[in-house]
Amino acid sequence: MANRSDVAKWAGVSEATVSRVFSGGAVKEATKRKVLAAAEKLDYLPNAVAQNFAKGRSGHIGIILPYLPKVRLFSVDYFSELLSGLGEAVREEGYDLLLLLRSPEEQDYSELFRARKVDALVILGAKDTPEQKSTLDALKKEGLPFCLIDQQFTGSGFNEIIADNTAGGYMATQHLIARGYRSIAFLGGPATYSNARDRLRGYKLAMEEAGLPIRDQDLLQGNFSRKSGYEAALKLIRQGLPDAVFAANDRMGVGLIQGFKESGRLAGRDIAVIGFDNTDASKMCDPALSTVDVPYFEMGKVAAKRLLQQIFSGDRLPFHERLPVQLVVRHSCARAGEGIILG
Amino acid sequence: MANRSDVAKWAGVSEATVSRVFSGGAVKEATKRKVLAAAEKLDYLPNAVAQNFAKGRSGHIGIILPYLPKVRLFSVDYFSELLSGLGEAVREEGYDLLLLLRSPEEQDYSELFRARKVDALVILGAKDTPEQKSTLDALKKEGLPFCLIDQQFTGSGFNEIIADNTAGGYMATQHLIARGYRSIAFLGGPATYSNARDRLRGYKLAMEEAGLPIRDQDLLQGNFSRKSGYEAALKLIRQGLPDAVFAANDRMGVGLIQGFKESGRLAGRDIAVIGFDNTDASKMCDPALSTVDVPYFEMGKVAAKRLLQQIFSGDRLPFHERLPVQLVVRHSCARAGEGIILG
DNA sequence: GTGAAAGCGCTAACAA
DNA sequence: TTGTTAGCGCTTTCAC
Repeated sequence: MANRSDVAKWAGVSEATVSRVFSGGAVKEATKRKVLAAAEKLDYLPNAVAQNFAKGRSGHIGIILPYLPKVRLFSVDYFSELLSGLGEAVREEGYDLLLLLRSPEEQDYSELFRARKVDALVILGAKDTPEQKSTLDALKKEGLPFCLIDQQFTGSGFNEIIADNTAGGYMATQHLIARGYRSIAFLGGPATYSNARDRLRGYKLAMEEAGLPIRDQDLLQGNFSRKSGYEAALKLIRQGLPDAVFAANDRMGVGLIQGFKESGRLAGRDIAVIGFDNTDASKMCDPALSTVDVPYFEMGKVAAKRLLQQIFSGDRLPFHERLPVQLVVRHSCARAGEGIILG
Repeated sequence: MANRSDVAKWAGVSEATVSRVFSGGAVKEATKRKVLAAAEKLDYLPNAVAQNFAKGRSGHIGIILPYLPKVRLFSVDYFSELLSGLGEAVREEGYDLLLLLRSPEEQDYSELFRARKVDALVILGAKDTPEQKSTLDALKKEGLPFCLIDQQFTGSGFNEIIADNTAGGYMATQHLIARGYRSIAFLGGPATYSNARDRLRGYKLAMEEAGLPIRDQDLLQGNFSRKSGYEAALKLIRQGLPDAVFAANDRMGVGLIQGFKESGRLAGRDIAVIGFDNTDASKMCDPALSTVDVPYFEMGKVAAKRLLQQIFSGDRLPFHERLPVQLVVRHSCARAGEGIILG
């Protein structure tokens, strides 16, 4: 494998010109062709490490991912679509994605910038806790660009790309109301996740708008796990079934369906259930779970684009984008004998 | 943020000594303490890009991931566990993971090495096709270290970390046989994946060993998708149900269960079903799907360790490790009224 | 155990 | 448009 000076010699130009060709500098068309031909022949590609080093950057967008134990927060679509979205956006700008697995104790993200491992950070699975908040506040104070995905720290001024969880919660609940259900329970997720809070808010909005009461027993607390959904089902059975339950995520929705079924109650017949996320599981369970689809691909793409913009421009104007979600109707929220529209 | 010469001045040593402290060179304990104190005070960390540049390496292990459309090949556990395993192993050696999303057309992996973006490659989701094979052959010929995960190219001499799919197929089938089933169908995956082929082989081994016949109609061809499982169920119903079906992955297993159910046949009562992978979906569906658990975390860890070893030592002795899998018994393969052991 | 200095392969600024 | 050259912040080698 040749180096740049070989190429320069071969093409009969200076090394600087070779560089210009590969980094989009101003070069005569003929020169460019000569250089590219030489590079092709000699099997030359610029050394990305040297390029980044000379440019004083890393060329990486870091992705903070919670390290094991099992990242039950995410669905496979979440991963593959979000990463694909991020990947597409960064590639267009010659950046790469650096995967950074971090346990909750390892929160010194600023270290990643100081060591020049990353030029910006996309943080997944962040919790709204005081520790997390102060970590991020420190990053922000230092002017280090980072972005949260589907997690809001209200009033923080952090960069955030979120799904319109409130609208999703509203749509889901409204759909149940439109089907004629009146007593509708809500199974929430941990309040440390803003999406859990927003989905609850959407639920409340729809209920209020419809003039439907929310009794204390209608508000159930889960932790986004299937198990907590299962247990919520048992609790609901003990206290008397509502017409419907809206679970703040699919995992709990599936748990609900399983819990109900074990006691002979069938979702989609005896009780309506709707989830959130449109994960694989929502199609796999029986009956198929109605849910709300979240545009992860798009969210990743936007997040990366905006971060790169901050890197290039040097500005740190906080961005905060909210992307629309979509209701997906399946059998779990049908009533007995009712014709339904499948999404 | 300070640089190395600041630290050197502050600690009263040469810059070379500062470097030695941070890269584990020979330094007196007292000197080391002085330097670390200075670095701490001045908030200094070595520039990783410069380090890698000077060392003539990238410091990255690349992970090739199939780019959208939806990576239905993988489960969420596959991702999170495999990546965690890889991440753990590389961190111990100061390496990082570079995520590389590539569509099937973008197969010029050697470019990644020439541009010094990676020092080694872990390739996920590779298919055993002539094109893929020749791409990888070229890499191997150039002495570029890469490793395949759960995919074998027989006789290629590629580095491969695989699950013992044959044993898994054997165990699953044997379990069905032990329960007294005699007519056992197999729903296979694409033959371009060696794990699909090996799972079939395990099935055949167990059937032969038990002296059970494999009729033509017992061998069904799927494509690892839920839909293909669903369609296989319909086909089986048309041609007359066997006692049991072993699906080469969970996704198809779930599809089978759904297909059977829609025609009033209940898995775990009217027919036994078993899958492979121990994905989330296997717990979510109804009845819960028996399956075979694959040690992805461990596979990732081993793959990374072995690759790093090749990088450091410079040797290219091919490695080829096969990790054990485990049967997970759930309701889908029980017979009516039969007590089962849950895994 | 420590210091001095060359060099890694680029970019960027300046000169031509 | 092109060539020249001084860095970028490390590692490495060679003295001491």
